[in-house]
Amino acid sequence: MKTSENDVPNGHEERSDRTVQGLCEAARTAFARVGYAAASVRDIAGSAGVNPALVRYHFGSKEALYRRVLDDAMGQLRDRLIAALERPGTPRQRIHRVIASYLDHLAANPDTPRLIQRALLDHDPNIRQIVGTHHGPLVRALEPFLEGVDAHRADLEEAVTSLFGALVAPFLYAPLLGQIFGRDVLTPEAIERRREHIASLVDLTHAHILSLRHSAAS
Amino acid sequence: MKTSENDVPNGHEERSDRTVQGLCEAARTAFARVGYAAASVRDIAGSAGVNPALVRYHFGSKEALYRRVLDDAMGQLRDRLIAALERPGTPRQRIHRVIASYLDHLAANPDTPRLIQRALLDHDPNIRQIVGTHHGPLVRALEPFLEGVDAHRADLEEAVTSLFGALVAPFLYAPLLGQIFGRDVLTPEAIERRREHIASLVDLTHAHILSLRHSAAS
DNA sequence: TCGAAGCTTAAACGATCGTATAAAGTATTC
DNA sequence: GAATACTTTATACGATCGTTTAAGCTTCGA
Repeated sequence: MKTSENDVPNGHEERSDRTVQGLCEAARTAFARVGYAAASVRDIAGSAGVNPALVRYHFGSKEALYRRVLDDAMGQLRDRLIAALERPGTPRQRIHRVIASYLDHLAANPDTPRLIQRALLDHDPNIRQIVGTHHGPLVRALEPFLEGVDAHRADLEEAVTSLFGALVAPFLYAPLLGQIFGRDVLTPEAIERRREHIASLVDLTHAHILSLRHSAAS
Repeated sequence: MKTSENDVPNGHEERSDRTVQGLCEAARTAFARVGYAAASVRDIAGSAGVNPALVRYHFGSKEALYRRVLDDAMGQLRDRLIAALERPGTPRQRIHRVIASYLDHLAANPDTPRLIQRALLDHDPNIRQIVGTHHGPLVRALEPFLEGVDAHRADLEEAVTSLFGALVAPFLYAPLLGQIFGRDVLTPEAIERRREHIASLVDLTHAHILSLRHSAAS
C-alpha cells in the first residue's frame, strides 16, 4: 500500500517502482516481439535485470503482468487520441488530427500495434473489456461528427474498417511490404508520406460517402 | 518414397496420406488459432486422432510441420490469385477479379490470414523465402497493369499498402470491429458488402492516382 | 538501536514441452 | 507363409515453463 499520494517516494517505493517499471517495459517488448506464450517470465526478468520471482510479487502472475502491459499501452493510445480529438477545430480538422495522432503514436511506439494485433489474434478475452474501456470513449467522442451519414451507416462502417486497416498496415506488414517495395516502410520519411496518403484517403472516402448520400437520397 | 506417380496408393501410402493430411489440417487450425509457440504437438496430434510421435516420423519436427502448413496455405492463395489474374479481360476487370478472389479465399479459409499475420508478427525467417516464392510471381504478373504510373510509384505503393490493409482488416480485426459496430463482420452478407466497398475503393484510388499524374505531369 | 515491514534473492517443485527410442502392428513381396 | 518394408504405438528423456517457498537484505518507525 502507498503511504500517501505525494510524489516523493520513500526508499522502498523508489526501488519497487523501478522494478515494476523495468518489468513492464521488458514485458511489453517481449510480448510484442514473440507473443504471450513464447515470452518467458525468466527472459522478461532477465531483460529487466531482476529476479523472476518479482513478477509474482509485484503483479501476481504472468497473466496479470500481461494485462497490465496491454492496459497501459491501450490507455496511452486512447489518451492521445482523445486529446487530439478534443482540441478545437472544424470536424474535418479534428478527424484528420486524430488519424495523424494515431499514426504518430504507432510510429513512436512500435510495440503497441503488435501487442494489439496479437491480443486480437489470440482472441484474448480481455479484449472485450479493453475495447469497451478504451475504444468506447473514443467512439462516443467521434459520434458528433457522424451526423448526416446515418442513412449510410453501412458505408461508413466499411470506410472505417478500411481506414483502420490502412492505418496499421505499414506497421504490421512491414517485412512483407519492405521486401515487395525494396525499401524500409517505417523510416520517418516513409511515415510522413504515409500520413499524407492517409489524409487524402480520408477526404476521398468522405467525399465518396457524401456523393452516395446525394445521389441516392430519397 | 513414392513407388510411382499413379493415383492408386497402396495400403501403406493410403494410411500415411491420411495421417499426414489429418496432421496438416489440425496443425493449420492450431497454429492459426493460438500461434506456433502455444500450439503443442500433443494437442495437434490429439485433434488429428494420431500419435504425437508421427509428427517427427512424417515431418521431422514441429518446425517442419509448421513450414509445410504455411507453405501450403500460401501456395493455395497464390494459385487462386494467379488463376484469377490470368483469365481474360480488361486490366481493370482482372485487377478487380484478383482482389475479389483474395477476399473470397480469406472468407473461405479463415485460418489463412491469421497464419500469415502471425508469421509476420513473429518475424518468421521463412517469410522472406515465402514472399519471394509466392508473392513474387503475383507481383510480376501484376506489373503489366502498372504502366503509366511509374512517375507516381510512391503513390502507388501507398495505395497498395492501404488496399492490402483494407482487404484483410475484417478478418484480423473481427472481434474489435464486431464489438464496435455491434454486428458480426464475417457473415456472408457482410463479406459481400465488403467486396463491393473494396471494389469502389480500388476505382476511387485508381482515379485519384491518375488525376495526380495529369495534374502534376511535367 | 532494534523490531517490523517491504523488497529481493536463490533454489526447487510439479507440469508440460519437443523429441527420441524401441517394440508392436500392418501391408507388401518373394 | 516367412521375410521385409513401412507405419504406428507406448514410454521415457532432458529441457524449460510458471510458480512457490524460505531465507536474506534494505529501509522505516519507535
